[in-house]
Amino acid sequence: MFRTDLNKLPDAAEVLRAAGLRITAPRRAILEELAHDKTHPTAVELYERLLPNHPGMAFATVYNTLNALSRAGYVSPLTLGGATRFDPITEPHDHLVCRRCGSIEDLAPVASGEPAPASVGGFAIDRVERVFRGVCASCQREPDVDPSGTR
Amino acid sequence: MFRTDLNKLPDAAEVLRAAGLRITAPRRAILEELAHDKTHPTAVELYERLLPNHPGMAFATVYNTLNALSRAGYVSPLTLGGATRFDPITEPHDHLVCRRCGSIEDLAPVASGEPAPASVGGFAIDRVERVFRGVCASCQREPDVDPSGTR
DNA sequence: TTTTATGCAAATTTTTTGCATGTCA
DNA sequence: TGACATGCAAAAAATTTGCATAAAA
Repeated sequence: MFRTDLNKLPDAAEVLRAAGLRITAPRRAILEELAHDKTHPTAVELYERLLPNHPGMAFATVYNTLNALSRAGYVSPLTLGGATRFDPITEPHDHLVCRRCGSIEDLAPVASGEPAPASVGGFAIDRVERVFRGVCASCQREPDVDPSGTR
Repeated sequence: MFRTDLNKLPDAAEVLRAAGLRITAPRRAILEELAHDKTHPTAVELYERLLPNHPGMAFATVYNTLNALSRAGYVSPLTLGGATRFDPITEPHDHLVCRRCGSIEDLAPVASGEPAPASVGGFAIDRVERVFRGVCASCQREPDVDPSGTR
């Protein structure tokens, strides 16, 4: 899902084909919207963004498409608390989550010292997800709020 | 939340006191049930386990108590997909999640080579969560199912 | 023309809140 | 007492499914 040139966006049709899914207008729209979105939107958020330009599109279609793409490995679901978010980048990378504002940033394929173990006591590991939680630069500048730690 | 001797279970009352919460019978029961549970139960699961011995207990109480304890840092919420699960262990440790059966195993404070970065581009990191996904030993013995990758 | 997807609606599941009453400190 | 928690109920949010029609292969 990377791109080096605006004229060479990953072709939605190709992704769908590779995923073994039929190429339809709604799916292309969903995939393209997600590819341009850096905020790791939820299914509902994506749906709301698409609706204005795609009257009649059903939420179930967005939902089903995201799930199908996730299962096929062409989109990564992020479960960080709250509704499931979707990441168009499938290459392994970590995430920074701000506990104040909830913003999510991609963290470049961390120059991780240790390679993830491939197996632990018979458990075959094929994927590692890391979530770094803390406070983003922007929120650190804000005056302290709600010391109760709520949220 | 560790214990080296069964006679020295972490005292629920002490935990509640430390968390700044009032000590009540329902909360003690919730905390004790969770402390003994190795399955990382959801709020609903915990509630169902408690109900038989605590008639009249309200789900909202379980739910609110778990959230209060989470905010205070005496219980760790796990968002691995599906409903939020709760882990009585607050010491940092990783999790192994089987994509076949959904089982969750604690992974001893991994002898992680690199220490988690404390800061990345102004983002102050204070917590790292790692999820290792794969197939558990037990499921590897099962005949292959659903090659579509669903789930 | 056979299979799969869409739109629409409804059902589930999960999370959250309001409020009167009861309890802890 | 006064603040906080419980139980009960209902609401809100998020996820999932059924089905008739429409479109893709």
